[in-house]
Amino acid sequence: MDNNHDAGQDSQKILEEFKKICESFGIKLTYQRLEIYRILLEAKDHPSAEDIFSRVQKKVPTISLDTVYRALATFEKFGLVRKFYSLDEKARFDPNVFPHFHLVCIKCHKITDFQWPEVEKKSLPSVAREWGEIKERYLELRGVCKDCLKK
Amino acid sequence: MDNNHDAGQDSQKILEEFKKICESFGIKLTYQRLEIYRILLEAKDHPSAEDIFSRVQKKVPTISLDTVYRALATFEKFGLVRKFYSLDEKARFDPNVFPHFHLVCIKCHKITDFQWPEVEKKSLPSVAREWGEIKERYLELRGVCKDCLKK
DNA sequence: AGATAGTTGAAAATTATCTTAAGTTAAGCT
DNA sequence: AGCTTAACTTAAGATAATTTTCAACTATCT
Repeated sequence: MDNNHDAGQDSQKILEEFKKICESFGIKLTYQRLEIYRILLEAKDHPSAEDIFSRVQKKVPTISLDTVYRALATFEKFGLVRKFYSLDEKARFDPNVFPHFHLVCIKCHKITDFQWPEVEKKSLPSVAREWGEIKERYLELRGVCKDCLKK
Repeated sequence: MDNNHDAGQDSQKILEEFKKICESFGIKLTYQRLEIYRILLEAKDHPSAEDIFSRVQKKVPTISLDTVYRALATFEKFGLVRKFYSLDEKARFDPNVFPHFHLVCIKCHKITDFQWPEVEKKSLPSVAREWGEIKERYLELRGVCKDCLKK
């Protein structure tokens, strides 16, 4: 009961938030985009387009994979999501657009967010400053996660 | 003249080195592998499989792209090269297997090696230590390189 | 030199992603 | 509330990166 109620509240909040965002950017608010965005916000595992597609399909059975790709591209264009590549050729999508880094398991490919303020803020080495204008620090710590260590 | 002579010496060295490596790992030494490896050692730009293919083709016109893919996979398996993904779904290959980081231009996608010992050696944050066993630090500084800034 | 296991090249299969074309819908206007 | 229009969605097919299959070949060991 409580869960349902909370879920309802969350959905409402998400919908409102999303509407605002779409309005402010002039993105047309469609059912499929809303559901894709909702799935993304819920996802904590940095899903691929295919992952997102199969999750959204449960809610919107007629949706096509192309729509997912297009919606994600649109979201990325407006800074609503971050697209990145890690250990394989599949793009991953991250609804967390604030600076943060990733812990990547080389066994199960699970990706977890983490912060490392010292690296985030450390002043750049001179080679980097001379190379050009740095806009972003992309850091992955790769290894074997606890779950996979147990096996 | 001098250049030719030096190139000859280099090739000789590379060949000897590569032979040793192949022997020690039990990799069969073929002409195509040798040329692929040579191109890789010469390359400073983190080429894709396709890039490597078109360079090797000049020397070995009958080589196929599949062979390049297979050779690179073999090299990677034995730790002779590093495979990684950056801004797009194309794998890049790096003959430098020692710890180092990358400067990545978001305009021209050029990738340059650099060192940042302070980050390389800094002790991991506790979240990371609790997450599992970290094996590698993968860092990219992304921005616009000097050449692209001029345009 | 001959056997054998690993390697190559060609072609086709797979996987990820994008494009095109035609019908559909959200958003603004009335 | 209905009309218009540009943007959106779907389906199908196109493209790009990578992998697999299989028959022919070759490096290495004997």
